[in-house]
Amino acid sequence: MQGQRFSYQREQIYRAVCASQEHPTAEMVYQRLKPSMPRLSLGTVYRNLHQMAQEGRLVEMEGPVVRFDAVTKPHTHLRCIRCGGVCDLGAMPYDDGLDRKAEESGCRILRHTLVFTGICAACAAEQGEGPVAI
Amino acid sequence: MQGQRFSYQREQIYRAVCASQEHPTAEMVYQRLKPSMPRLSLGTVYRNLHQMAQEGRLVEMEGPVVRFDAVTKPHTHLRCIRCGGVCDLGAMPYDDGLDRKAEESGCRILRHTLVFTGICAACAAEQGEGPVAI
DNA sequence: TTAGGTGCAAACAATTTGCCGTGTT
DNA sequence: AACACGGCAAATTGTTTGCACCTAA
Repeated sequence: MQGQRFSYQREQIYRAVCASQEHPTAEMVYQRLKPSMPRLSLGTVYRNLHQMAQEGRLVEMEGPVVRFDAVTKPHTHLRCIRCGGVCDLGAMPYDDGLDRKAEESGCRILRHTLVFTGICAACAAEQGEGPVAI
Repeated sequence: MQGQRFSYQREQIYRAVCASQEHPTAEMVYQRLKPSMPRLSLGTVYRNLHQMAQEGRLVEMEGPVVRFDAVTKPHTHLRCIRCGGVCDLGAMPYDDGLDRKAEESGCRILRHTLVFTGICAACAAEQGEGPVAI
C-alpha cells in the first residue's frame, strides 16, 4: 500500500460534503453530484467516503445498526472498537447542563446522547497494547 | 387508535432487552428469544421494539443511515425530529474533560460524540407548536 | 507499466410492510 | 364481535463487493 492517487471523483465528493450544511449521507452526495457527473456510481461514493474517513479527512457518524436500551434515564455509552460492543458508562456529572447550553442557539432540545468511542474495560484488560485502528 | 393490548411476545421482548447488558439489536433480541419461542418472527421484534420506544419504555439508539461530516474538529450535532436533518451546534464548553472523566471506569477513550435530539432552530422558528412526537 | 480507481451489477444486510389468520378485550 | 397483534414472506432501503476496464504516476 503506497500513497493514493489523485481522483477527480474523490475531490468532487469531498467538495460536496464540505459544501453541504446538512451532514450528507452517501445517497445525498450521490444525488448532488449526479447531474454534473452522470456516470458516477454510488459504490464509488461509498468507497471514497470511507477512505477519506479513514484518513481523518472526514468524520463518519453513527453506526449501521440500531440498538435498543431499557435504561431510559440519561447515561452515556461506549462503543468498543475491539469487540464491537456497546456498554454503559453511567451518567457524566455535567449531563444536566448540556441541554440548556445547547438551546442557546435557538433550537429545542428534547434529549441528548453522549457516545464514546474507544476500548472497553474488558478489552483493555485483556491485553495492553496492539494496533489501535481508529 | 385506542390503547394497546397485552401481548406475550411484547413482554418477552421487553424482558430480553432488560436482561441483556449489551444494548441488543433487534436481531440479538430475536436470537435470544427464538429457542423458547420458535415461531417468533423478526418483524414482530422490530414492530414491538419501535412501539415500546415510542411509548418511552425503551430508548432507540443511533440512526439507520450513516452521515458524513467535513468538520473533523470536535463539535456536537442536533438531530431534528421535525425535518429529519442533522445540524451543527458548535463545541460544548466542557468537551475536553469528558474523555478523561469517562476513563475512570477503566476503559480507553479515543473520541466522543455528543448528539442532541430535538427541534432545530429553523423548524422551531417556522411555527411554534404542533405535536412533538418523541 | 502498474497499482489504485471507476462504473456497473449483483450480493448482502437491515428494516419495513401487506396479508391474513389469531388472540385479547 | 372488533380490532390489535403475530407470523410469514415479499419488498424496500442502505451498503458492500467482484470484476473488467481505465488512468494517474
